[in-house]
Amino acid sequence: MPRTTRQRTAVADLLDGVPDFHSAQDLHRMLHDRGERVALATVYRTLQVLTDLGEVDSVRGPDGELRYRRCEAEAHHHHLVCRSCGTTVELDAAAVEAWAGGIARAHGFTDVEHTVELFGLCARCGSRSADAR
Amino acid sequence: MPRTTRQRTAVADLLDGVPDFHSAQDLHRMLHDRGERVALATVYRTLQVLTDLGEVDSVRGPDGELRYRRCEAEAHHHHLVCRSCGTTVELDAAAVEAWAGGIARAHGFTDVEHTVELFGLCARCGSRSADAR
DNA sequence: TAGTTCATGAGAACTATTCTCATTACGGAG
DNA sequence: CTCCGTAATGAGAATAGTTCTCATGAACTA
Ligand SMILES: [Mn+2]
Ligand SMILES: [Mn+2]
Ligand SMILES: [Zn+2]
Ligand SMILES: [Zn+2]
Repeated sequence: MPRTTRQRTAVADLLDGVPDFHSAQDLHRMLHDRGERVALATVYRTLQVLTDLGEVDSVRGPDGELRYRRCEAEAHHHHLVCRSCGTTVELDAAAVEAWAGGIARAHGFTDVEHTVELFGLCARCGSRSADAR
Repeated sequence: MPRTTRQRTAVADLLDGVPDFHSAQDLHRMLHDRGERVALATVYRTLQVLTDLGEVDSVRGPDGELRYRRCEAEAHHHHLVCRSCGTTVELDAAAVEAWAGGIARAHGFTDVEHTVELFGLCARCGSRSADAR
């Protein structure tokens, strides 16, 4: 159903080459810097399509804006993100899945979804800020 | 340092009487319906003050807007929220805390924060939607 | 290759939130 | 109790992310 266009290819290719989460506006800027002319609205639309297809993950940053990333894992997973440099680790959270399911059941809830995201300073950024002191 | 004003009292009292998460705009509307004249900007400012004081919790909904609630628990905790009626359960997530700490350490991350929120259908809403079928 | 339909671009529109700044009113000092 | 300094408020403008509108362009299909 989705049609293959120059713009969609450009967005998909960009995401393939970028390891961290980025906002739609960031990605639009990166495309522009690469000389790719894609309208901002098209970037938004494409990200939505890719998200619906499950090809990209989206996470809301603390400021509330959505950030997108092409993840390795196909299946459901969570993230550990460096809030300084953006380095991202994909997490398999079996322990948390079990906990969430049990808690929901215990309270009579059904059809449960969850959000679990970890933010911190990666080893490199952590040591750098320690140096700065 | 924070000054006690009619407006702040109104917002705080409202939160005391409302059990679920609500957006700033919702709360503003509720105040208006109660005959309390408080400017929207003041509702926002007051919620920020109360949040900073740790007297209210804020969580970002799926649509990205912040929702506020006065919680029972003083300490750090998470929530299980009915996405139909808003009923909220406060969760003590010791198991998840341990998991998050261990994962972060294992990846060399420091200064880690996390978001963990569960959304589903409460017992009542779940059975109602089953009936509808 | 021609026609149908989906996708795009440009900018307007929307929404949540924050900011500006003139005015009001806590709350401590006297 | 009254006066003052200063924090808080109100009204609307300003911001910022995201979505929508609609005329135009480009994929696919027969
Ligand atoms: Mn999970
Ligand atoms: Mn926790
Ligand atoms: Zn880092
Ligand atoms: Zn419910």
